[in-house]
Amino acid sequence: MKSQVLRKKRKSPSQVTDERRLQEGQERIAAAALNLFLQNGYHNTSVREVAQKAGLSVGSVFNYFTSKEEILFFLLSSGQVRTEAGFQKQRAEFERLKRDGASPRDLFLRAYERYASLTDELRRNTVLAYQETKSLTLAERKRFLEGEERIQHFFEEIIAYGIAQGAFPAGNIQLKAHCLLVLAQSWAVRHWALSSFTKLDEYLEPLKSIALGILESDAQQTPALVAARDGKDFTLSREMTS
Amino acid sequence: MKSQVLRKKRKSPSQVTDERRLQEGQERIAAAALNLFLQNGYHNTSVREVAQKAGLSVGSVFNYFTSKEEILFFLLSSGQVRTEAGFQKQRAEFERLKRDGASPRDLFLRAYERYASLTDELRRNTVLAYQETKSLTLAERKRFLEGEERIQHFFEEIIAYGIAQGAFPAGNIQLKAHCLLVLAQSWAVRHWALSSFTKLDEYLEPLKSIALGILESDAQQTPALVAARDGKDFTLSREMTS
DNA sequence: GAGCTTGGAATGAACATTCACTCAGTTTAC
DNA sequence: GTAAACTGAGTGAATGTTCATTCCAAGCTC
Repeated sequence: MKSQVLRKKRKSPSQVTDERRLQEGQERIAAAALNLFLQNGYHNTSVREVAQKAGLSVGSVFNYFTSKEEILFFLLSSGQVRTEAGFQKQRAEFERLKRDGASPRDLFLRAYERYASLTDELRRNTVLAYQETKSLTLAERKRFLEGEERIQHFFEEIIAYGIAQGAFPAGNIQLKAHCLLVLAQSWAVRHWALSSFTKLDEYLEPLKSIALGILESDAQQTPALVAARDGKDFTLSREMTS
Repeated sequence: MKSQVLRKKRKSPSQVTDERRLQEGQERIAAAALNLFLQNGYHNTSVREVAQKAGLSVGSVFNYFTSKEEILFFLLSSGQVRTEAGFQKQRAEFERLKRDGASPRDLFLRAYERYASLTDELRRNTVLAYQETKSLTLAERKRFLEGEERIQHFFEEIIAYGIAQGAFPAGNIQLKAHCLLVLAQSWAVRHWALSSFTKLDEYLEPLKSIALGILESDAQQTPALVAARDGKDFTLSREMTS
């Protein structure tokens, strides 16, 4: 049983001070760690192995990270940071295209493509995320899932816009956004079952028509559900700790 | 680096011999372990805790299982065994209904409902499976994924039958089966994002119409594509630099 | 340029802890 | 009485983390 408590407080006097060197070292160590974590899992990988793979000694690793867990968090959140950065741009484009009167269908496809190619780039991080969130601190985990939610909200917005424009039939928005995300992520998470697709594009093409099918399906809004959507923070954290 | 080696044969002289007692004990321990594994993860759960939760001493646990890992394997494969057992019945029913001339649509819906309710029952095992397969031996892992494949094949068969009957348009069968499974599993794996659905049925109803949409989509043709890429394109510039 | 100084970075043996697993002895059930 | 089942302190191996020491390149003095 772990002491899910206090973070960092780098106490060691011999830290790496040069900012540039620090970043490079972290990247190098993290890259080595990602390979090993994916191959053997976080807990079956020792810091010694990481150090060796990165071409460093054990001690040096702790000059760049204060703990093993910090390496994991670095990997997970750097993936997310990049996804969200991509989405910042995406959101801007979304608003612009909307003003230019692009069809909701095109708006959606554009965003979905972008999202899929992001998860493809970060495929390895995504898989790690699915497997190892349990190894994070509660606070870190929460922060992580909130990022995921933000992305889902973005798609819910797009769908809602399409419905308002009369381009898609009304339906359960939350459900549809969920399905869309899951299908995109499955390219990373269940990649072994998609062996016949060698490149993302091969998968993405047919996936897009499936996605459009989902948007156009009449998956009814179940009336009882709408109310339950507020108080999100509460339900989220409760679910996460169970 | 862990010893990904072969299982050891039960050497301890004091095993539980009575078959019935053995099974009951295993179930009891496994149930306790499942809770703990889900709450804290496999590696953060000690055998002591499992023993305590099951109301036994550490030593006794090792009378029922030869190793901690065996408990994990028991949990994962018992989930799968039950799924496959359910499918044996399902297959029989499938053949029978086919002979009786049921429509492919109904055949599919029946199987899909069955599968979804199985994953619901075994939701916890499924989640564990996603998170902890890495902790299994290579051989065990392989065996596990093969089971998953068999299930996917079953759905591929159903789809193929529907296409042969002219009920569904031709399309990428493997892809569609994959999507259907992923969406059903997401009820378990990404349950936190479906907070507004309290019971499987609420989720299953709209999911079924989405599923039918997938079957009826023409997932081979690429939908007419969209907006020109602007110069700021994120993925583009990345491609150019790498 | 040769020697000396300095301090950031690298090192890996040592430490402390955790944990899966064992086994000699005890309890339980018949 | 005895065999099956249970017990839990003990064991050894593995692991995350530390820190006293070493290394080395750049500066400084003469």
